[in-house]
Amino acid sequence: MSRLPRSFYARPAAEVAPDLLGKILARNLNGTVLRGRVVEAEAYLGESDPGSHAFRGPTPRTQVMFGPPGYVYVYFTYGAHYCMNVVTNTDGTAGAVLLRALEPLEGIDVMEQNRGGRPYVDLCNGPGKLCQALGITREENGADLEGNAIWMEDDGVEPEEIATSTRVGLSAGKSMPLRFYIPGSSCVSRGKPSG
DNA sequence: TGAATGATCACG
DNA sequence: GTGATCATTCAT
Repeated sequence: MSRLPRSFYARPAAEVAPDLLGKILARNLNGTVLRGRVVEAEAYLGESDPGSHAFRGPTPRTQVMFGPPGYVYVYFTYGAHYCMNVVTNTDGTAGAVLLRALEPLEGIDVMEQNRGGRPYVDLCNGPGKLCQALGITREENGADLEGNAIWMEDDGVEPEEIATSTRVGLSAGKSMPLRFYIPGSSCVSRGKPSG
């Protein structure tokens, strides 16, 4: 079980996103370690990508996307939900990968509590859901993935298959084939590509 | 199928 | 300051 090095993230988001499938997101929540395997992720590019928050250049909210790789970008949306990204590319170049779904592995009882007792497959099968299950809020924005609150591990397990589709939830014309998921997993989100 | 719900950003 | 928009979720 090895932790992903910062160099893993220092690549274009479109390369990092599929490589994150099968990896493990770990979260230390009040001393309890929660773990889940990434089964769905989307790449968001820099100022050339109209679907990315970085499209219009850096703002107070998005500045972490323009910083060095291996940090967490969390934003709040729809008045109710948090979404978690991993910052990619080198310092000064924007890029991030949105974690959209996990297969819960460890600390499942805590995730169930955080999610109001919902069934296993509904714990982490959406970007807002996995943040709620893992207790991720704007407090974690800017957190270092080389630190002790949130990090990523590689246990050597490779996905059997990787599928690609357009991204979910973007207005027409902004979607691109930058969503990657493991089609065999029951925990992939039910969001539909709007391509 | 649509309501909820508030932060964010571009504009003036 | 104002208004449009939103990388969603859940109940109807």
